[in-house]
Amino acid sequence: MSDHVDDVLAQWARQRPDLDTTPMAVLGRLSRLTRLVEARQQATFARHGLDAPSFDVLATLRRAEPPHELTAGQLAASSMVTSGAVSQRLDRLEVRGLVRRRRGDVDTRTVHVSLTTAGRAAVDAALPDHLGAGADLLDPLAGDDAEHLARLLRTLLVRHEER
Amino acid sequence: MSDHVDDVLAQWARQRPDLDTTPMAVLGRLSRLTRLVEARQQATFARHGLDAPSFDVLATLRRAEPPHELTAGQLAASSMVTSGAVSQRLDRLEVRGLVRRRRGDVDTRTVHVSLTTAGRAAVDAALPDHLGAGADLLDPLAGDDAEHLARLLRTLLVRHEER
DNA sequence: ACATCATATCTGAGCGCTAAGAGGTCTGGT
DNA sequence: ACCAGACCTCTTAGCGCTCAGATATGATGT
Repeated sequence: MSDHVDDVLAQWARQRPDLDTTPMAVLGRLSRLTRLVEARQQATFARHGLDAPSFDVLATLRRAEPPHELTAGQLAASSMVTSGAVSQRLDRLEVRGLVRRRRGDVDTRTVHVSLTTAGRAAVDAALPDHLGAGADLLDPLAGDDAEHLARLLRTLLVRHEER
Repeated sequence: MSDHVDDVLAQWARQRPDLDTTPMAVLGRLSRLTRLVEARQQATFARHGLDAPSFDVLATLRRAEPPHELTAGQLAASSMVTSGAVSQRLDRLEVRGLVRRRRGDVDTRTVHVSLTTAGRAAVDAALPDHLGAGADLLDPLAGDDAEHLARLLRTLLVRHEER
């Protein structure tokens, strides 16, 4: 069995044998696998009336200490999207009654975002399904290969998260 | 040193100790790492007047057998985007004179896309930079860890690309 | 006090994508 | 020859994102 990236590497070897395309063996698979994974996760979220950006915000709040409240800026830092994107995500969640925005009292520039009862219920309902789907996705990895994979990815992430 | 996912897992352990969040150790890192990698690649492409979707199309054509020609459908299948997205990518590339569209003669539904001289030059100019940046990204991996990582990702990809 | 600079969030234009469907063409069965 | 269904590409509305800038507030130095 071969995957798409095997084919790509074989094509490059034919057309540009002078190039060292080995980075693609990792990075090409990283990119494709992420797309496939995110498509599956989207399907899981949809079963609970959510989408990935919404779940991202709700889950970030859920795992914060009670009362499950963070500022918009903290949400942006955690989510790898811009503050503008967070504003728009919060607009959508607020309209649906899943989060609540509250203007900061000590620093009135900040906005404190917290889960409503409905928001907490939504994320708690989706979580087990999400984790179950994740376990299924990793099912092909035998033994301690999943841990091993996590460790290798972690090595790269640690490096690239230090700016 | 810890990465962002370490923090996330620790938070879940505090707020929902009943859940097994180990899938996130892999999938969370996969997602974050891909975003970081794609941001770097985007910067590389920009130095050559390209963006990721354009490079994707041009590189797919470049690694095809001479005369570096594929149908729009083949490009869509290779790229993990819809046929509509490919149509739009081709519009942009055609306007810039980097690809050429030709209506199929035996099957007039198909559109054959080929690299122009300028298109081939553009992708060949960007390629070494792209591969160099990729090698830098994987630099933290010592010994045969990169190969090992590629093998693990491949295991997952083979499974999920079936059907 | 005040000016200056930094910080926190929001706004809106523009971009590339998806989803759904339109238009045109091919294929196989009758 | 014809028709129904499959196929290929394009079109367009709507979505979430980024980028740039607007608005407002806080912090710092004099």
